[in-house]
Amino acid sequence: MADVAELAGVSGQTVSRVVNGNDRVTAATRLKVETAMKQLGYRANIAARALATGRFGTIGVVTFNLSAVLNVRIVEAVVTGAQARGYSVSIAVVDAPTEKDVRAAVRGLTDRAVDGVIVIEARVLDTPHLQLSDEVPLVIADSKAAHRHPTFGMDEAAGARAAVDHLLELGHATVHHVAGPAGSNPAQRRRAAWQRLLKRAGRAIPPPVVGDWSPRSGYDAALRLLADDSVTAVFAANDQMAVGVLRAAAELGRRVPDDLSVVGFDDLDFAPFLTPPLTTVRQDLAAVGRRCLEHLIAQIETPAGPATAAGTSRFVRPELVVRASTAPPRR
Amino acid sequence: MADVAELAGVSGQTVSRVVNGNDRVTAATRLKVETAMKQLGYRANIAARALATGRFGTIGVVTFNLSAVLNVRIVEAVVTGAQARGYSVSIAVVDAPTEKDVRAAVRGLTDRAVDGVIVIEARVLDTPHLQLSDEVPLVIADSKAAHRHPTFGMDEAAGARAAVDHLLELGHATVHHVAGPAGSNPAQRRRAAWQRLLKRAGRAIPPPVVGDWSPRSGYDAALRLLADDSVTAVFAANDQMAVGVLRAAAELGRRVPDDLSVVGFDDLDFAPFLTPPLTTVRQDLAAVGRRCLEHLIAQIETPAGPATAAGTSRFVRPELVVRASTAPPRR
DNA sequence: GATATGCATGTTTGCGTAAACAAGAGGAGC
DNA sequence: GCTCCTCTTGTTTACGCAAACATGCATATC
Repeated sequence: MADVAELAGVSGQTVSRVVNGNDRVTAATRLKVETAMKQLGYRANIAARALATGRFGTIGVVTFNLSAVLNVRIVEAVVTGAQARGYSVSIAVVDAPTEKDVRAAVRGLTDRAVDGVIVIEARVLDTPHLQLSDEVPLVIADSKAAHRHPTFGMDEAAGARAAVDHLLELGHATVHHVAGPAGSNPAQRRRAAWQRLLKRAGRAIPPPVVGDWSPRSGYDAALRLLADDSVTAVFAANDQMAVGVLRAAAELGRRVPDDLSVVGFDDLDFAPFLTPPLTTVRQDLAAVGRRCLEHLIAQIETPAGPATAAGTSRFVRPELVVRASTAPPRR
Repeated sequence: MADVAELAGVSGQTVSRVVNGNDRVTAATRLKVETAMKQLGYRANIAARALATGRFGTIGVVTFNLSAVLNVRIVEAVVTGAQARGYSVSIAVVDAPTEKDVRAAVRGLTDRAVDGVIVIEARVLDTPHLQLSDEVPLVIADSKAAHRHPTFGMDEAAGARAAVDHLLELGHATVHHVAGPAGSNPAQRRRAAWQRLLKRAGRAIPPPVVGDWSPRSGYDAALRLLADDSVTAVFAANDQMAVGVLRAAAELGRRVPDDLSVVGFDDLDFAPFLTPPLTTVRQDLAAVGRRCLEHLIAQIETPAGPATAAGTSRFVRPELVVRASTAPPRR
């Protein structure tokens, strides 16, 4: 910076002003400084700026298991949005979704250099008022709002309701469920909504089979489920497991949708091209990511800002997409 | 830091020594400092450290399209490995894979604070000796080595060869190809290898149909391809497109594998559970990510280090997984 | 024409840390 | 018993930038 200042014949402070948007600098001096910067290939040292300002221009994202499509979509939306707003994004992946690990990851991130943190799927059950960090604004992307931090997510119950209602309206006596893992909030909420709906409709509530989101677990679950001939409708907690269910049905000679109706959740890009095309619940996860980001940046840039973003709807409603894997029961 | 030093009755420099691993500090003073740190909740300011050392403890990753499963797997491996080595990871997503955009992203990252950069799939064709940055070590994850930076990737040709050989050995007269997008190196290399193999085997080389990796594009491509009754074998450049091919075959009444053999590429988790289970080429992308990271960190930590990692194999060999979507032709 | 006002620019200072150098204490070797 | 060396600890300084304050000049106001 000193070199630039000297070459341009101004003070370092003026260079700083030119670099940091338009304070009040004459067009002439601005030009001088800019040409000097270009000539010297000057690039600001972000560490020094951070040290001087106390801000980093970076937000952190904590997630489990990047390879879960669900999480990646949110991360992508956050990264894209953050770039557009001039922030960069640091990512931390946590192995186990325990409170300890998450907190450690958040600390790792704040130890590093972030102005705010987004935690995807806090997953820490039995922690009514989780306080992950008080050093830095923190937003949670999850479908459960029982945290002390602003939370945005999907309306899982609405999604599950759409799926179950659809199957009941088709005339199925009840709906079986292949649930997601016990530690996952979305899984718990989908399962709870499914159960609540059956109860309200006065239907039998068969024990759910628990999977781990993977196609294999869906396959295994369906193998068990379909041992019972009376099963006519299965609601899988995600599309991947639904793939496994379809496979198991094919192997057992149960035709979908004639003998068995299947509904997934997520509407992954392959869902329309399965055999048969999968009826599923579409989630706009990018919207969740964007909302988290907006809220976080608002908190960062106006620290006294909107404490909880009252007024903005916090849970995005998913939408049922009916394809060819569901039909009325044949008997 | 000053507070800690005062409380512990030592100098700031001694605190610094305790914080940064074991220089040479008496066990007694170390203990004093550590208790003082704990008591005051001291946490080092990373911006100040970066300013003083010129190092950031962060590596940057540039990628297109995080939602491509392929890329995510690499990113995940990089993030996990980086964490284990004490680095954090910043991610930049580039819209268009042009040289200009990539270079801008790399600059954006280095403008920020990274000690090194990994670019996933450089994709800049017609740039024989791409020089993305000379300010910072840079490693490319791609299947084409014509860059001026160290490159690690898959042996795409070997993968394609395994797929095509498998189909030819089954007795198919030739193999049709649903290719990936023109701008993608892996797509180009898979396509080139497919073509080369058919030529070497003296088979007809049907014009490939180009998709964009999505299931939909695979579906569209297969619809066109299967208009020709003589098509008995299709090699899709990835599993997603293979899903579309399977769907198109089902709609057109072509049974797989009896009437039509299909091979994919990637071995995504749902591949074994498609109808029929998909024969495909398994790629260990995590290994690619790990190698990139190792090489990058080596360059960062020993700047004069291994200029091109001579000796380590740079391209991971994929492996054919035969399932039920391939069989000898019936006629 | 003198004073007030506003705006562009310069000067000083501090952000929190680690590197380089300096100093002191203790022990080994002769 | 003296010198020399080694090991621990302290002191000084620089990293590159922006905030706060200071200056000086030009214009407006009466």
